[in-house]
Amino acid sequence: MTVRTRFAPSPTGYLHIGGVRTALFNWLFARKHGGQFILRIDDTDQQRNVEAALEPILAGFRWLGLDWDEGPGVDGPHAPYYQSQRSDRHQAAAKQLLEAGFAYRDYATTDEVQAERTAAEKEKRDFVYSRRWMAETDEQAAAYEGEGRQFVVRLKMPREGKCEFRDLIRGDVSFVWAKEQDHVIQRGDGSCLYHLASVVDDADFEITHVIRAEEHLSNTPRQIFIARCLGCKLPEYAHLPYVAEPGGTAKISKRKLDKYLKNRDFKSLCDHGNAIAAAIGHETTADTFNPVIVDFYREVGYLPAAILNYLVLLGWSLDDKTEEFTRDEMIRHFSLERVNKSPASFDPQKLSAFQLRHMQQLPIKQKVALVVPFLQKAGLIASPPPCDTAPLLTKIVEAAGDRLKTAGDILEFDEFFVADEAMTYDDKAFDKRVRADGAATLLSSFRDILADTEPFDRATCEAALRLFIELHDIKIGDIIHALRVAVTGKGVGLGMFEALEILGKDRCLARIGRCLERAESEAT
RNA sequence: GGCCCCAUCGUCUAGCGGUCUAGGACUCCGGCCUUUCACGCCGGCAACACGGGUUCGAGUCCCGUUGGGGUCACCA
Repeated sequence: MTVRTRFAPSPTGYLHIGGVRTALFNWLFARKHGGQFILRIDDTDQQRNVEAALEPILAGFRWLGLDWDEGPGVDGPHAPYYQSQRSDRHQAAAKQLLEAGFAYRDYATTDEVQAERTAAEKEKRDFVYSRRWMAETDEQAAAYEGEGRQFVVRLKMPREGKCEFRDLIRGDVSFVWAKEQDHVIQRGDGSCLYHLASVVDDADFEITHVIRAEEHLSNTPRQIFIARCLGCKLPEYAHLPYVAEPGGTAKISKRKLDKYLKNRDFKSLCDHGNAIAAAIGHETTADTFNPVIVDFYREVGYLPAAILNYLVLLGWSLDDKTEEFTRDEMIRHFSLERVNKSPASFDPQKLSAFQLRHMQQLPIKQKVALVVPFLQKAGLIASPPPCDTAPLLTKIVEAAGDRLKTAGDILEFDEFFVADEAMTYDDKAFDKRVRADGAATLLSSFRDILADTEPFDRATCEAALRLFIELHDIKIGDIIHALRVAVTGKGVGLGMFEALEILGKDRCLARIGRCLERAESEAT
C-alpha cells in the first residue's frame, strides 16, 4: 500500500509557521515511503476570493520546495482538490448517514440548543444535547416543519462505550463516547461542515496517514465515528505537538503578536525584517509581515533550507548530535517514531543560528544571485544589472562573509552602491571618530598617502597604513576608525582594506575629501 | 469547569532499568583572535516538577499530586 498524506490549508491569505511544520512532516513521511503528498484546499467556509487567499500559501510551499503530487495546479485521479467543489460527495455522505440512522434531522434553533448548554453549565453537569427536536421519521419532520422550523443534520453519536484508537505519536488514546457531542455535519442550507467533508475527502483521496496538529486530537473520535458509519477504511492517525510561542508554552498564533514583541529575541527578529522590508519598499503591516508567517522569511532573504532544517528539529530529532540536514537527509532519516510528544517553543535565535550555518555553506555565486533582487528592489542597482555588476558584487559578498546572515543584509552595505556625494553618514560615528582629536589631520595626511598608493589593492593599502602609523607613532585605532567613517559613512562594516579596494582609489579619495570638508564646515 | 494530552538545562533535544557524577545544540557569561562589526577558537554556568510505589537498582516502569497545554461552534 502506498503511503498517502495530505495537508489541508484553508485559504486564509497566509502560511503559518506551525502549518508549515505540519506540512513538512506530512511531506517528509510521504517522500520517505515513496508515497504521495496531497494538498487539499479546505474552503467549505465559502469566501469570496479563494484563489487570491490561496496564492500566498502555494507560493510559500513552492519557495520551500515542498512539492505536492496532487492538489491545486496538479491534477490527479481524485480531482477536484478543493472541498468547495466536492460538496456533492459530502452531501451524499450526509444522506447516507441519515438513511442509516447514524445521523438525524434536528429542528432545534440555535437558541434552543444554546439554552440547553447554558442550563447544563449552570447545573454543573456535562452538556449533551437532549435530542428533543430530533426527527427520525418523516412525520416528526413534517410536524416540526409545520411549526416553520428548519433542520440541520446532526451526528447521532453513541452514548455508551469508548472510542479507542492508536495514535502513531501518542500511543493508545481513549475517549468516552457519551461525552461526544451530536455535531452538526450539514447546515440548514445544505452545505456540509468540516468534519464530514474532511473524512469523506480523506477517504476519497485514499489518505493512509492523517498527520496533523494536536489540536485535532479531540476531534478524532467524531471523525472515526463518521468514517466507520460510512464504511470507510480508517487512516492511521498521528497527532503532532503544536509549535509553541516564543518563550512560552501556548500554541503560537498570529493574533498574539503584541505579546511576542515583548520577547527580546522575537522583537529583534522582527526589527531586522522590518528594516530590510523598509529598504526594499515592501509593505509591512504587522498582519501581513511577521515571523509567524512564512512569507516574512522569504522577503527578508532567509534560505528555505535553513527554515526547513530548523522546523524539522522542532519536535523531531534523529539522535543526540545530528542537527544539520539537507532535504535528502531529512527524507532519509525521518520517522514518526522519533517525533516528540510535547510542544516545542519557537526560538528565533536558534533559527538564526541555522540560517547562519546554511549561509556559510552556500557557494559565493549563489549568494550573489540571492542578493541581486534585494539591491534591485532597493534601487541600488539597475534591473537588469549592468554586466560589470557581477564582479563587483562578488567582491562585496566575499568581503562581507558571515556578515551576510540573510540575503537582505546586503542592504547594510549600500555605501558601495551609492554615489560619493549621496553617501550618508552615521552621525554618532562621525562625531566619535572623525571629530576625535587629531583625527582629521591624520585623515588628511593619509589621504595623500593613498593618492600615491599603487596598486590600490587591499594588501598594498594595508602596507601603506601600517607604514603610516609607524611613521606617526600612533596606533592603528587612532586612524582606521576615522578612515572607515570617511569612506563608508559608518562605524562598522567590512574589513577596512577590502572596503578600500572595492571602492577604488578615486572614490576613496573623493569620500575622504568630502568627509574632511564636512568636518571643517561643521566645526565652525 | 468537563474531556483529552504533555512534563530532562532559559530554549530545542539525547536518554527506551544499571555504561547518567545526565550528553549535544542555541542562548548567556568569561577568555582568545582582532581595524569595527560579524565569524572562528577555548572555557564556564545551567535540567531529570513533586510524592508514593515496583525493583538488587528508576530520568527511564506504575499510581497520585502539582504545573502547563489542547479542546469543548450551523470555523477549519
